[in-house]
Parts: sequence; structure tokens; C-alpha cells
Amino acid sequence: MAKRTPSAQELHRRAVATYVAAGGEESVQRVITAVQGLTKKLDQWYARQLTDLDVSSGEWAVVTSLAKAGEALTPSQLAELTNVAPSSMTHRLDKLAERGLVERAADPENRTRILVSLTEQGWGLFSQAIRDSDVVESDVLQDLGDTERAELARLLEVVIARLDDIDA
Amino acid sequence: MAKRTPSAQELHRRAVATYVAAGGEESVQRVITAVQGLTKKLDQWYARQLTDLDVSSGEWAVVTSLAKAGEALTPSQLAELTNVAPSSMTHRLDKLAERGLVERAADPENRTRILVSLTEQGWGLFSQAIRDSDVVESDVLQDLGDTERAELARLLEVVIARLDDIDA
DNA sequence: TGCTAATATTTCGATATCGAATAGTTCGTA
DNA sequence: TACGAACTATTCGATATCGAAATATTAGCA
Repeated sequence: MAKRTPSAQELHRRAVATYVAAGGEESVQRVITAVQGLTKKLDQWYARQLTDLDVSSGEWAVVTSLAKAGEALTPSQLAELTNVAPSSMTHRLDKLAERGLVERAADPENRTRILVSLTEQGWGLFSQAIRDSDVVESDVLQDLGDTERAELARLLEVVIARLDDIDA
Repeated sequence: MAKRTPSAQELHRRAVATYVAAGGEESVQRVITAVQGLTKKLDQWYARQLTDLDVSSGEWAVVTSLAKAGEALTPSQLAELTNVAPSSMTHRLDKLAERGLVERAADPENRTRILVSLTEQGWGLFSQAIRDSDVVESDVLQDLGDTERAELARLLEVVIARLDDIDA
């Protein structure tokens, strides 16, 4: 390539400038853009790790959703949580079930529903991937001390707490 | 549904607990999980706004990448920036060009390359969408004062600056 | 120069995703 | 109870994406 890929920092700086020029507020764009840039980079790393485990990022989203929920979920709930059309979940679950990572069971209380849960093997995959990714995530935050990390977490959690009140 | 959808705050709390239980470090997971939860929610809102403009999120990613770059980019660069396979970019650009949002031109310096740029109409779409989304983004940060926003931005930018040094 | 490796885009077949339509079940209420 | 509306998962046809192969050009180097 004629010009080498710009650094993440440079990309961030340019993005903020572009959004501000387009009419966005700077104090807002600095935060939102940074959050998105960080997520994009993390996603690229996760994608590589998941390739090693032979799991697509969509399949991984299903596994983590079930792990985080701590209980069985319906295909519709999983579709909502993973930002995918309900009809797409059918095939995804077929593949995951075929590999023995999740299992489907009839909901005894409502015969239109199906309850999906992680198998023991599914939990194993989850734990493995989390341990792998925690290494990278720790590296990402290495420049922040304990106090700064806590402050960053606190500020983000204030924002999170507001999310449900916004209609959009 | 039997149980209503949990709040974003509750989802965050559970996610952190799950990751910590699986072997992640709490100070790391509080930050990373919050960042990802915020992005997911923002993505859901953007998806709705983009539907109104009849643009897919993948197409939008191409438009913003070109806007932020401030110069023409090759299909490969766009594929890298938007986390998609290079071969997929061909069809995306076909559709965007057909709609008059981008245009392809031969690179005079290298005949294997193609330079993609935003048309005037593409810029118009970009500005419109940014103005729309800035409204939502401002709402998201409404609970943070000017000082807190600046501190949040600063901490995130420290993290961003580190990204390129990590091999992963 | 001439040759090999690397780069860049596109084509191609297989797979994943989408939106609409379908079939079955449950809920609200007259 | 009976009936229509709402919900749930799936199927289906169209489209988007992927990875590998094909094509073309450039870069490195003997």
C-alpha cells in the first residue's frame, strides 16, 4: 500500500473531527467514537481467537448470551440479544446443537416455546474463550491504574444505567 | 413472555459476574463489558435510523469510513475498516455505486487498485444520519456533566492510544 | 532484464441471513 | 366457552457474505 494503515489513535482523532464537522457535539463524539473504536478493535481480536476454536462470532454471541443469562432462553430472546432475525436463529441453533454446544427442550409451561441451554461442552468452550480473551483485555487496560480503571468503570456504568430510559 | 426483558444495568451486572466467575479480572471486565453493552445498544438504535434511510449497517460502515478518511480508499482498505471479507466488498460497492452514493475510479499510480470515494449524494446521506444520531448520543450522556464527560473521554483515549501496541 | 513472490480485485460455489408467509399455541374478552 | 388477536418457531425464496481460486499488476532481486 502506498500509505500505511493509520494508528487507532489517529483514526479516532480524525473520526471525532469528521463528526464534529458534520454537526455533532465534541464532548459527545469524543466518548461515543472512542467506545466504538475500542469495540471494533476488540471484535477483530475475538474473531481471530474464535477462528481457532472453530466458532463464528454469531455462534459465540449465542453461547455468551446463555452463559450470562444463567438460565435457559428461547430462540426469540437469543435473536433479540444477539441482534439477529428470529428466523436466522433456527439454523444457528441447529448447528450449535449438532456440535453438542447447546440443547433444545420443550417449555413445559408453554408449548409454543423452546428453551435453549448450554451443554457441559458449551460451558467448557465459554470458559476457555473467556480465559483467552481476558489476557488481551488486560493488556488493553495496562496504562490505567486501579483508581483510573475504577473511575472509568463508574462513568460507563452511569451511562449504562440511563440506556433504558431512552426511547430512540 | 413470562419474564420481561431485564434492564441494561441488570444485564451489565450479570455479565460482569459471569465473566469474573469464568476467570476474568473484575476491574477489566467492568470496563470491557460496559463498553460492549453500550455499543450494542447504540447499534440497535443506529439500525433503526438506517432502516428509515434505506441503508444497511454494512453500507453505512462504508459511507462513514470514507467520510472519516477524508480521502478515497481502496476496496481492500474498506473491507479491513468494516470487518468484512474483501470479496464481499465488491458487491457492496456495486450496490452503493448503483444508488449513486459512491463512485469508483482507477488509481493512476497503480492499475491493480481502485479508488472509491463518496459522491455529493453520499456526503448528504452521511451528514443527515450524523445529525440524527447525535440527538440520541447526547441523550445517552445526559447524566454526565462537562467535567465527567471530559474525564471519560480522556480515559478512553488513553486506552485507544495503546491499541496498536498489542499484537493479540 | 527476467523471474518469483506479493498485492489487489473480482468471480464462483457454498453457506448464512433476511423478511414474509406458515402453522401451532396461548391470551383476552365478549 | 368461543373467537379473534397476539405470540413463537419454523420454512421458504431472495440476497449477502465467506473462503478459495482466478486474473492482473506491481515489487523485489538475482
